[in-house]
Amino acid sequence: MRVKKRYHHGALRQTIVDEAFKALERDGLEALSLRGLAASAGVSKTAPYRHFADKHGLLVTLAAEGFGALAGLLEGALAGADGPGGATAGVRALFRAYLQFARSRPELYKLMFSRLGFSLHSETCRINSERAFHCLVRAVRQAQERGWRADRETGALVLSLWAEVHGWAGLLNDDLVPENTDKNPQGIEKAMEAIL
Amino acid sequence: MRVKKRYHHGALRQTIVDEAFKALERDGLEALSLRGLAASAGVSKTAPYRHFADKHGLLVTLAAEGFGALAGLLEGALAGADGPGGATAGVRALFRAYLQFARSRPELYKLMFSRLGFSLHSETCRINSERAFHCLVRAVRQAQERGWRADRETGALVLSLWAEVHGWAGLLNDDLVPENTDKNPQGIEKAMEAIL
DNA sequence: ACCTGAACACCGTTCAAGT
DNA sequence: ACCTGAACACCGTTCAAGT
Repeated sequence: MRVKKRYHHGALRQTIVDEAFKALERDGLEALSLRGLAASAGVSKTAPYRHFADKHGLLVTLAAEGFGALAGLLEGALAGADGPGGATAGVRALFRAYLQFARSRPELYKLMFSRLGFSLHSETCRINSERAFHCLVRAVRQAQERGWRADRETGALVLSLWAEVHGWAGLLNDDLVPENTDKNPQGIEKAMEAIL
Repeated sequence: MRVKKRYHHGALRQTIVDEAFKALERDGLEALSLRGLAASAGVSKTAPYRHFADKHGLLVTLAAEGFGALAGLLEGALAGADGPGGATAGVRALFRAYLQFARSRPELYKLMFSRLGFSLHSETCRINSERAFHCLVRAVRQAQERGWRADRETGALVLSLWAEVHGWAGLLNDDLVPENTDKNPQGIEKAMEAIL
């Protein structure tokens, strides 16, 4: 069916965001261009500027949605692991979900953490990333209540664990994990256990 | 003193590399451009192509030198920590040196680990990064010989620890560590100790 | 309110030509 | 062997103008 080409697109902002998420994983963060997205949407190169202040504005929008998706996954993982199953069950469920997100959307993950300082000025970006961060805090507290490293400061543990998963995400996404390593979820979990 | 402008620069390759390291930390990785470097060297925009296949080739050269510098620092740190001082003295000395490097040259560090998959095709890049990696292996083995997590697989420990420092480097360089955290070397070491 | 077109100041890269 | 200049195909961004 053919659609008559209108002067006004109608839902350009959403079209650009959707197209951006696709282009991100298809062509990589570095290749993402406002002009390219405009062309994909069938609109002039300058039309996006009606909806985003600049390219940076679009990236912040993508990062905010990314943190929202991550927070949702982490909250779900934590809710599904509130039974007994060991002191660190919650932390481990979080690790699994976090790494699964990072590996399934590597370019979005990279975007979220490249120059994040910049995007924390965005309300929704800050709120969503704090939601994700808070999951880890809850999981660590729970583990400590169950006797895991109960003598340690919670904040220090949270940061160390966050660095650990964030580091793993980076190593995996950049293909830095040696070839002979088991890169399946179980294998990575086992490697991480060495430190937990 | 004025230097007569010659047609041949004489040491263009080295000049470009030197200028690139300066421009990297001054203006950031994203702003680094071959044309800009050529202009800084007082040479035409296409002259660099006599010395580097393309921009990528220059980036690999920078990454290779970066890994060489990192490996040197780590080897020095390890050599200076071979006394007694606890089972994990070597590992901790490595962490300190690694984070100091990452924080003193954040943009170079980012370059080294962004798309590293690409640069591992370079011999010197691979060799130097393996030198650095090998320091960690030695430190972990030493710690295990002294009783630290002796029952764990060395490879798993090494990867987990690497992820940990690499993660901290990312969090620190992206200003993601909460404001109320002690970001001095001692404070970070204390936070990491929670997990060691 | 939303989009276009021309224009400006940048990029990386190729290639024939100059020294 | 090393460098230049013109040329091509891209960028982000501004701004006056069109619907």
